[in-house]
Amino acid sequence: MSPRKRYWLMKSEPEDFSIDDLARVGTEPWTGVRNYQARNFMRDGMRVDDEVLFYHSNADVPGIYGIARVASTAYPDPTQFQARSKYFDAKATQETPRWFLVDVAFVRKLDAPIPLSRIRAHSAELGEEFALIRKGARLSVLPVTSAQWKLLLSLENAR
DNA sequence: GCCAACGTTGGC
DNA sequence: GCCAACGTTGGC
Repeated sequence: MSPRKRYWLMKSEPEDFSIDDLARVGTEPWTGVRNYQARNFMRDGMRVDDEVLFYHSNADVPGIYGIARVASTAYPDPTQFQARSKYFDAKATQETPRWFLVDVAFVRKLDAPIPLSRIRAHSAELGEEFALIRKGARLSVLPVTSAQWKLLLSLENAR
């Protein structure tokens, strides 16, 4: 019996890697996460075929722009070993990698993005602990419950 | 560009 | 182990 699918939200800056970039390449290794909590969600929580809300931070309109899918189990982020990468980590070794990632596959782009402002308007239903809207939360990979997932996607075509 | 909030680092 | 300093995130 296969375990129930889980839901996530993953942030990216459109200047860095956008939903259109993901649509173009199809599948992308989610490099560059350097936060332990976010790493743990990818390494310990994610399973192939989990669904992902693709969020643009530092965008003209921050919000959810598309849907993606977890396309691999976790493996070491290769950029931690690359001395010339901005994600290089001198304390990571091949034997004991510090940073892990998953591959993320494009599913679809939303008809219209769901702006953060509209998401905030539903904070009561989403719950105050929802890490996306919790004050000061900066997690770039975070879990979404199935109820939150349903609610968020119901906002896709809201006015 | 500003800055609040938070995580990490490193001296002690 | 404490905590000040620093760097980063990310909305506005």
